[in-house]
Amino acid sequence: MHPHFETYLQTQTTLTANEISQVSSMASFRILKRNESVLFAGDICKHKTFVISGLLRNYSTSVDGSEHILRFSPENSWTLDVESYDKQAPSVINISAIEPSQVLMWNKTDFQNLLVNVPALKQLAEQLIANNTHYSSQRMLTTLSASPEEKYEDFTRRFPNLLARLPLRMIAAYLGISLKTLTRIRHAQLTR
Amino acid sequence: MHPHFETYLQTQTTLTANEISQVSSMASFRILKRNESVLFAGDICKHKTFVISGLLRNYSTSVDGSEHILRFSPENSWTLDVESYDKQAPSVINISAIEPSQVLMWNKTDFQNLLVNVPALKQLAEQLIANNTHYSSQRMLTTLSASPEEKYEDFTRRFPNLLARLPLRMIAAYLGISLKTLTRIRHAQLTR
DNA sequence: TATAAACAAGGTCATTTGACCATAATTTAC
DNA sequence: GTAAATTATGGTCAAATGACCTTGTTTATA
Repeated sequence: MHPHFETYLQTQTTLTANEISQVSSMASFRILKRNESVLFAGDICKHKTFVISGLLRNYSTSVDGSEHILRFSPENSWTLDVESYDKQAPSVINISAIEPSQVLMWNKTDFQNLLVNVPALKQLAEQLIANNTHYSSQRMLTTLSASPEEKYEDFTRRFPNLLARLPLRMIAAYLGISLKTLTRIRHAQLTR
Repeated sequence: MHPHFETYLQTQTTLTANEISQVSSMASFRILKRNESVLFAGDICKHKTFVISGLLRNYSTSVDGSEHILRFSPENSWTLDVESYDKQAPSVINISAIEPSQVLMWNKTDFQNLLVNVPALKQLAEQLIANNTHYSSQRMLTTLSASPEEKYEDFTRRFPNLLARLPLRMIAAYLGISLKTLTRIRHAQLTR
């Protein structure tokens, strides 16, 4: 049904072939153009999304128009606004495609049923939550303690595969520094 | 056995009296002096900790001696270094008492058994994880997008009960601003 | 209660950072 | 393939922030 996703489950989980097609069959497939959104601020996050290919971002826009990025979601990752999804309350963030992307989406009730019926899927979900928790505190610590240059170097080490796919302004919006500062850092690194 | 904690479970969960004493009986009680630690950076986090009374902080110290705070844990909250606990790997943070405190601690294997045997405890744990996840992204967004003054105001709104219990330098270390900036903000607010 | 330690606040100064603007290069979209 | 949009970079400047130091106050502890 969705061969890429089924391979993902095969390699990342212990789901049986039957369970895999059960999970896969509940998904709806969607193609996203560049800048197309799967969630708008103010709306309720009704789906979990798996990225087959492409690249998405979770971000919020301030009143002054500046953008701040909470997460990038490349191929083989999941995304949603977890607070809006959990509480079924309006979201404060947007989720949009940076590159043309292909995604699978499950609505909440379907996915909850799958979690109950497929214990190994629940295990995967818990593992993903744990990874996210671990990374969140690391990121918070870096954000609090590192200089802009250290933040950028940490980013390049952690996401080497994203570097060339992101405009610098989005890296800056993720690190919480200005584009000016980021270009200054890169300039300094060149002449070193 | 630990009446304060048992009341906490009674009011926050659906655990039966029998389950409550089961959970409670596996805890070890500990009294902490001010500045006493339950976890040192470099050590492995072997316990989950519930704070009966007092106030703890999770923090990391940089090479230059500066301190950055990841979380405060007042009475009726839980704390640990979740990454170190999950992976049983050396921690990068310290957990210490800001005030004289009383805590309960469970070691990992005991707590895992409780989670399996007491489904409502697992529910509580998942709820706490969800709360933590939600707050983490809100905090990250504030950290990325807010001015120092907005960060401080957000803190006062969110943790009014902690304000008077914390030295300003710790609030600054939590917000990622300097003590100087924080005192400037407070001074400006006075004369307004 | 006395002594030491921790803390808040203020002064000064250097510097990093961001805002604003212009330009050039690259990428996107039709 | 061409026009339009987005993007990266650099210049200039002002302002916010932090580093360092001192002082007075509060808090802990023995």
